[in-house]
Amino acid sequence: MSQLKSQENKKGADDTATRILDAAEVLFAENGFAGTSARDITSSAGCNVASINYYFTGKDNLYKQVCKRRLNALRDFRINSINDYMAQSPEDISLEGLLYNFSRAFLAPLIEEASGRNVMKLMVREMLFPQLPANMVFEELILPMSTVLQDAMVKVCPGLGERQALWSIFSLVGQLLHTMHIQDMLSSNSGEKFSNPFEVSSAVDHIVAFTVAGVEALIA
Amino acid sequence: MSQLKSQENKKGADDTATRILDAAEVLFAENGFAGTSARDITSSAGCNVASINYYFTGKDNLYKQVCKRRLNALRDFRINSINDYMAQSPEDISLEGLLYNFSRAFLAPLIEEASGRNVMKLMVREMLFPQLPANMVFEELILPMSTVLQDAMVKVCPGLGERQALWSIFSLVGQLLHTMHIQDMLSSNSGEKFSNPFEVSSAVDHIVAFTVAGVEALIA
DNA sequence: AAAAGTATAAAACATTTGTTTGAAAAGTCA
DNA sequence: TGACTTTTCAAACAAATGTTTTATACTTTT
Repeated sequence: MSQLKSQENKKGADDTATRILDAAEVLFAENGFAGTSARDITSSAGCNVASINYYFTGKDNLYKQVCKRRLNALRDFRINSINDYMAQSPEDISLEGLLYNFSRAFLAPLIEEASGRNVMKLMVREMLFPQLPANMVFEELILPMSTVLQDAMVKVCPGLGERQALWSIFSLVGQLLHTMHIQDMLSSNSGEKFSNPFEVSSAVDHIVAFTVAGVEALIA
Repeated sequence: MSQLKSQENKKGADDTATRILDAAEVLFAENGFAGTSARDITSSAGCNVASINYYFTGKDNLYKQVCKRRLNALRDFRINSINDYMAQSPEDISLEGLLYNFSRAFLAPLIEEASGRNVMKLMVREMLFPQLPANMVFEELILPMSTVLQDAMVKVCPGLGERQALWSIFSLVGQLLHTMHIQDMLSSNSGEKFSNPFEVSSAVDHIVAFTVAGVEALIA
């Protein structure tokens, strides 16, 4: 019994260190690094202020760990998703299918979990206004993900150059992120200023169709 | 002589209040609201800490004024740019011309001034992670701008529905912003991980061609 | 030139910040 | 049980925060 509890506490969800990570993720995503105090985090996590320096060496490292925890999982999920799609028999592969599959994987955190929005917010924040040295989000997420998708697109699209593929990826990801942000705004603004029906899946449909046409125009 | 200097000081560039606004704009864009201290601002502006509370009532209001100063100018410039284009004789108007014209206007701060990047960063920051109540950027920039462009697109593109036009605008703006961000990353990352040649004007060429194809696919 | 008004600055204000300390509590293992 | 480690917490720390005060310089007006 006590051994079981011990094992649970090592990795369990109510482990203090994990509770701090979870609380910090929400607050960092919402209010940024400088906008979140150590006491905000620990009071939200239900523990003492000193715990941040006990489990993590300080606020800076805590932020780093919060980012790292999600970065690898996000990257692997997206890359695996691309590779899985490309592993199909060739006649089942198409540009539209590839981009649709990738877009769903890209937005998966938003679609699946409720906490997914925090993860996305945190990543976008760290991408646009990096707090960490060495541009972790770029090196460990954007660059490897783009490279894999670039190769896949070139394979699927005969006649599409590498640079054209890369720019098309920027176009696609730009649309996905921006649509996400607009949706976020609309949901916080109660008034439906734009005729609202803004669902994730229909947005993906639009963006993929839009992008396929754009890519094909590059080849022609 | 003293009268001349007085007039200069009322609106001149080395007016203390203006110097504070300028310094605050750079620092807020770079480090965010919470990440910028009052002393950071005043030491950068070359004046005393108390000046923030003398000219503006406090840090909060200063931030508000920093945003307001650019918001209206940005919105008017973009909207006027659209209206100017649409005021041409009909045979000179095309979808490609409209989108190209808009894209150049959208990125104008980046293209023209060196300080333009700060303005863009500040706006993006306030759009994604608003500090101000009432979502100023959305209400006073995105919404009016989108509405005007939406009307223009529907006029230029027979058969394009209003909602399709709006989604196309999101696609276009998403690409413009994301390209800007990627470029910003590449310029800060010394290593040229992506084969670099990433110039604003060629990026706009790609994005406009890409978007025109996307829009035409919606109509067909 | 004297008076009135405006602008600047140094110092002090009370809070809040991240981090450290030292001791008490809980858990582990002989 | 009793020694040992790990975890938790209240309290204290110096440094930094936004803001206010008070006095001094500068400008304008009379």
